[in-house]
Amino acid sequence: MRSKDPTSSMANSSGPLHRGMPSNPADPLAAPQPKAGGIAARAMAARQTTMPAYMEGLNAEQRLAVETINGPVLVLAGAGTGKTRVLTTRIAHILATGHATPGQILAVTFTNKAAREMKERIGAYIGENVEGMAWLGTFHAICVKILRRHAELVGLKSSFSILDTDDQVRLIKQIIQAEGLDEKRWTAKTFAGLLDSWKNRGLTPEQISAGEAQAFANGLGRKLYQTYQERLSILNACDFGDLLLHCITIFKEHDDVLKSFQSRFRYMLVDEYQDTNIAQYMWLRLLAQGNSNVACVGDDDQSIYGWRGAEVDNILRFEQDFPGATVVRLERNYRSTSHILSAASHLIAHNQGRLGKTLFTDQMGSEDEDKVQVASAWDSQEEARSIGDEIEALQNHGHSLNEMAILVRASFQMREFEDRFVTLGLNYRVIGGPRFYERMEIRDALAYFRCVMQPSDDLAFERIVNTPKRGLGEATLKIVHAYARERAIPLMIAAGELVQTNELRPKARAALADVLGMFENWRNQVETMSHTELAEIILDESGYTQMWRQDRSAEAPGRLDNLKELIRSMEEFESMAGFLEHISLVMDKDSDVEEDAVSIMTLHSAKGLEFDTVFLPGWEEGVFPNQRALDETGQAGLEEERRLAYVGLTRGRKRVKVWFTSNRRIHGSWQSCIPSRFLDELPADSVEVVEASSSYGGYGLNSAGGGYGASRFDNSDPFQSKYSTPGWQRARKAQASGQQYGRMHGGNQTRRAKKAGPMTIEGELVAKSVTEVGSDFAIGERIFHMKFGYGSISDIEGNKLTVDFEKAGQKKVLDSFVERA
DNA sequence: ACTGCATCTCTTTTT
DNA sequence: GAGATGCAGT
Repeated sequence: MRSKDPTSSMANSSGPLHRGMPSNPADPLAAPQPKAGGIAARAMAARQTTMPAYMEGLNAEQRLAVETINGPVLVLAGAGTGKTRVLTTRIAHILATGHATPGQILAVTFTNKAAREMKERIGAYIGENVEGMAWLGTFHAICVKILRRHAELVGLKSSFSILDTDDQVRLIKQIIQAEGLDEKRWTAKTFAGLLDSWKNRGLTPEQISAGEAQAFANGLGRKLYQTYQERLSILNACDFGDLLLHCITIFKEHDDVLKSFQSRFRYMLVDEYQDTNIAQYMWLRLLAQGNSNVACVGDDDQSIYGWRGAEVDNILRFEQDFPGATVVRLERNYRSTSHILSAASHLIAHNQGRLGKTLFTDQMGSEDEDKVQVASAWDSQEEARSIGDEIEALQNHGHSLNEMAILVRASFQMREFEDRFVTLGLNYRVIGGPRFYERMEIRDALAYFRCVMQPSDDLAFERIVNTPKRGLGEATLKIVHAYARERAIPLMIAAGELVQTNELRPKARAALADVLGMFENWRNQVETMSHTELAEIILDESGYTQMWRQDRSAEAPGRLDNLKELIRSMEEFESMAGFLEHISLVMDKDSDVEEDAVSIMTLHSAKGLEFDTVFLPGWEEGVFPNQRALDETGQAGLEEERRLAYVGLTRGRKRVKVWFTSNRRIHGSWQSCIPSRFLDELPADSVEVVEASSSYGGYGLNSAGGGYGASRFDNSDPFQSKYSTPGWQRARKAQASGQQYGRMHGGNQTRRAKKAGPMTIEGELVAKSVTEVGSDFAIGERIFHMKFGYGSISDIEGNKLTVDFEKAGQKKVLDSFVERA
């Protein structure tokens, strides 16, 4: 029942277009909101007379998502359904209709890349005005902006610096050492992970639970967290987590500041909402309390970052969190063939706790469309060889390498492909991996720059005092440290005072004085010299470039090139300070040259991309789904792995080929592999099992039978298909023995999965049908199924529908695969 | 302060 | 089986 309280912030917040609350039928004034994607909504969208140019080509749902600008909106955008298009058009629409100026729109993304793309695309609609969109950026970038204005409210100076993970770990290490803890038992890395998870959940030292505080170093967790924060405060620095956390603190403690941002941001948009963590959610909630014009776009089925704090729950709970929310589902896929979509949809249907979407396409399965192929290989070498051959064959048929990608679960799988492609002379590029600004030489150079610009940057100073070697070893540094800590002054200042005394050995004293003199010198030139010139001088005079020039190792020349590249990339910035600010938030650099090459990357980094041809190697139990994910997070882990598989499949436009091998070397020793359970979850009629290209036939993929309508979800003959992989056989056996797989899913069965071998998830569907509230379809209802067409429901069993199809006859189908006609 | 040997670990990644 | 890290020895 809806609240009738007129003071409810939600009710008041809506603009002129419609009320944000669900209506009471008894109240004639409150018209019901059109159900997203419902007939009324479509009709409304269709009736549009004159359409602004930017709206052209949008389908009804997309248009609804664009035009519903007031009140909370959740856009559930399946893979390839035009998500970015909706987001950018929505902004264009808000601006074009005069609801806000560019500076009044808050648009948040996760990555810099996404922010950049969004900016570009909005620029295409509104031209120069994009520059006015000061609040388009990543969560972190926007938080920095807010924090620079109000730093003093959390005990920082506006000039605070931002630590990256490396600095963070080194700082923690010092704290753990100072505490006299066993560094082996309680590693800095572990604590960094803990800190991260606390900050992801928006927890300050006081707020962490006793249990969690207890878990690290015999209950020192809380204290270490506190000390760490104190140290940051002295360093006038914060880590990535703090950017959000400090903002939240400010918002909570200073109502006037919060209010001012609330009224500034008239419209808010969040991209990839399924990836938000609790802190980001809290941040957003605080801002959205003013007016609830918040639009979140995401896809619960593509939530693959749970392990780094993303809360799928945020998107699943959206309607409760933002009452009266309009939910729009984008399910019309413009990317992939119907076979690919069918494969992806069937697979993901094995997950529970979804908001439920089914992708469909208009380009209905024409004959020349390839089915999703499944192939096997003896080992990973053969896998790489076969895929290499296929890529060459495609290339010979005029396909561009840029349109092909190999998506792996873990980066160790990449090597085999690289090796193979090198011998073939096939152009490839690895996406992901160590990034430019994370390379040692770049970080060293940056540390020099940071010390020049910010003498209090202790971490930078420590990094380079003795790089190149100057005879300033541990002993000297210890003295400087002690001196600095005693007086609570930065290391550089301490060093400056110490060289005036006799406390240091003459050699060290001279070396230290020398270093400090150089910095003094450079600092004097900041104002008078271009920052690129100064940068060169710094690297030169410090002896840093010299150090690499003398280095005879294989990497040295590359490192020198990188340093040159660093200087070159600085040219785009106005000043050294501006450059440093940029890279503290943007750790990656656009790669410039784009020659024709196959892409090799992890499934995670493939999110958001698309290719004509996608190869998915390594679908074996233990690899994918990853054993560790299964062991550590059980059912939730399995489901995240499945979403990852879903992401992989939906990257392909025309061709997707999945591979598994019989043997693989893991941690040095050979293991024989069992095909991934995910293979069993693909629909037989959209999948083609292809003959192994060479000798081994261990898994005997004989191709007989199968065909139209032989989905395992049919009642006819669920396992009588051309598959005879062990997974399928197990599932079949279980079925024959009448085993209730569904039961197994209730308890603590995930643990036993390891020993008993992979279980099929087949039973989950059964489990679902008994436990779930049941389908919201009714007997007699007319529905549409993307494979079988129109029909009417003759029986309902949980989420399984018996449907009399007009063309295909009676079939049993899952309710998630049909929509109301 | 540097080098060599032993030991440990071994998903995914952005900011 | 490799790569990183840490410790002991010079």
